[in-house]
Amino acid sequence: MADHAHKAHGRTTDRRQQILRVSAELFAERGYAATTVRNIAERTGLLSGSLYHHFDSKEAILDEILTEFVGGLVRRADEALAVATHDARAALEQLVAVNLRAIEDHRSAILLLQNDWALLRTEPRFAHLVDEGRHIDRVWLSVLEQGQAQGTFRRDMAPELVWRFLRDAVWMAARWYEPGREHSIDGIARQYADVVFRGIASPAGESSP
Amino acid sequence: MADHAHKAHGRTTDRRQQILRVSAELFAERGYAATTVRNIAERTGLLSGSLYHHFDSKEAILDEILTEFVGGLVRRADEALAVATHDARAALEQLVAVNLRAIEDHRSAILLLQNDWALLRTEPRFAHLVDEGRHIDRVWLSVLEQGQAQGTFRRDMAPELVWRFLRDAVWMAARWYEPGREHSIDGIARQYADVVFRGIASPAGESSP
DNA sequence: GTCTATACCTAGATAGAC
DNA sequence: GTCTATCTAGGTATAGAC
Repeated sequence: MADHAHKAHGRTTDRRQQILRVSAELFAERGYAATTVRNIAERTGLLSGSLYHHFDSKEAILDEILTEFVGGLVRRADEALAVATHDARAALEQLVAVNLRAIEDHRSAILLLQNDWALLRTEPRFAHLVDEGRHIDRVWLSVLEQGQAQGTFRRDMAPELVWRFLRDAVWMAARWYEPGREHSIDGIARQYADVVFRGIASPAGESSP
Repeated sequence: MADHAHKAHGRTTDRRQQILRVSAELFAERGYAATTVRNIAERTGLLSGSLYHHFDSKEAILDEILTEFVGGLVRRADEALAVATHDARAALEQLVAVNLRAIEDHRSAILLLQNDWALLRTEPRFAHLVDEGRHIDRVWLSVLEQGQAQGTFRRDMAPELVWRFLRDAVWMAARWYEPGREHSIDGIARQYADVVFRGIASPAGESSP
């Protein structure tokens, strides 16, 4: 492991990480196409040519940012899915929490993904993102369907619509959420879950098929 | 009215409209920055130079698309607001419906607005969009608050969160909705409203303060 | 690992013939 | 109203000195 110039003793890769962080911020702020390699270099404290010592191209930077982030999302979605077999409601709460917490840790990546999705979805290089996205979608759906099968969620709700409804609302929170603000991530998660659960939970009794 | 080359007898402005339509599509597909004036010209069936007979710049095209669309949104939001004084629930339904219907008629403009919002919000030329957006936000909030005051909506829900929740979910539907598909616009509207109403409606009795 | 210098290309935009 | 031709600025990326 460790492809080439990675961690010799302490941290040779500081610059790489710094470039990735700065790039993610800029891509999120202005969009990928509107961000120039000179912008990236400037905010990193370099000249544009120096970037190419660390990365092959501007696109390679984008690739590394997204691949790493989405990989983590998939892993945590699968963890939530495992919970669903015995407690669909807990699994759904976990999915919401996972996504909201990603806003704190990888806000730039989320915004970037949203803003430039139109481009990314068509580029062959980023086809894997589409696949991983679909995988996560199936996890949401599966959790909702298992909840119906278990009698936890109402049978007259359309899982594909409730899934999109929740996912979209959670995902969009990245656009307006700011750390030290009125509502905390957990506060938002609780309220969102609350609204939806009271909406899709079975009327009270009638458990099991 | 009619600034310069507008409607003489029949339709002198066909080309203008065509360019606006084509541009909106392309901007929505790839983003504003990644779309070139040559792309626009090609799909219109012109050469790039010819565009400048109809518009001053690429930015002017963008401006006209957005200004027109957002103006319409504001108007219809205000109409919904008028309903809220005597029926908050109906007003909320109307807000949802207005936004979902915009997906059918102006899908490109919505996607464009979402994808390039990061850019638009900072450009002085588009500052009015930020203002109009805030205006619409206040309408949503006002409807929810009036609903609480009327006893239609629960007092323990946070209007700012429910507002964002609903608005974001509705807004994002533009990303996946396709006309001749499984769910119609009205079907989506009904389901969304259903989930949220059962979530935020008062427990049954206890009307009025 | 970074800088200097620069190649090469494509972008938005213009001028004037038709 | 459209095309031909072209300008200029700025984009990504490279080569080689330091």
